[in-house]
Amino acid sequence: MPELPEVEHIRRRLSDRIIGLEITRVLVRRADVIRLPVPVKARSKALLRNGRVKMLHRHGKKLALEIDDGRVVEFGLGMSGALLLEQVPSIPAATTHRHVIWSLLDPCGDQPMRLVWRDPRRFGGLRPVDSMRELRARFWSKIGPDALEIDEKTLARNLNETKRVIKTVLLDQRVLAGVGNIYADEVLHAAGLSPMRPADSLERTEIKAILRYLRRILDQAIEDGGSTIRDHQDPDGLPGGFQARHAVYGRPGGCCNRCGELIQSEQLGGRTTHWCSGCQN
DNA sequence: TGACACCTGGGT
DNA sequence: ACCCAGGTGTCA
Repeated sequence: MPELPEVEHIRRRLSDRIIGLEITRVLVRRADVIRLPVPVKARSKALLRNGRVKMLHRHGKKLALEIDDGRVVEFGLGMSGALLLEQVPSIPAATTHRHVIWSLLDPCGDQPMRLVWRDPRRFGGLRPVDSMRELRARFWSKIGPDALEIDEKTLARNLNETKRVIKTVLLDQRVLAGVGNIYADEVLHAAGLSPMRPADSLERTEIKAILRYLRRILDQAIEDGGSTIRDHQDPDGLPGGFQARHAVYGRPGGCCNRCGELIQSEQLGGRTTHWCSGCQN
């Protein structure tokens, strides 16, 4: 489900609401969503029980929750993962697939809350680690620079060293982290580049265009709370709004807002790809 | 580097 | 009944 803008929106929303709260209980209802082996005995500690929420981090599509003593849980949202924040008591909108539930309390002890990891398809997962340092060294260093931070030189180097088509390369998290199927298609349309172009054929000015629109589109999408095609919802259960601004994604057969040609849709490297044959070269 | 697998659910 | 979905890991 979520690409960089959805994850960043979730990070901001959660940061506003749970920093400083204490985690008093952790309930694991499906242990197999934990993606690092943790002995049952150590599980609730690894999942941050008795910690105070210090900070939320993001790299690409990964989200991490850090508590005061340094312990961290990383969340990979996969296709359908969601972090929901609920008052206690309340009647949850979604009652199924709630795999992990954290009980949160503010320092005054009033207003109890619940943070819920929900993931119907279970492509996502949780990774408990001892520190941000460990998370960065063992995991985040294996994927590329964050899409909002990558510089032109690095992007150019990463693109020019492969013959694969640009659409596929933008989805490769080792090249840059955070772009998925929606934003790859949107960025290529904005930049006027065909998704089938071999990455190593791109001129410097074309790479500059990719970078410019990458930043512009991701920023705009974050502002709009991300795109909700079907599942994406933020911690308050709210959908994003950026789907209303999609130029190509999800609009096959529609007409291009720039040149009026029909928008095409075809499988490319196993993913449905949307583009305009009139103005993307 | 691509095909397939992993899951559930919604739309046709 | 079948196809499709915002992701990613493994296999030949």
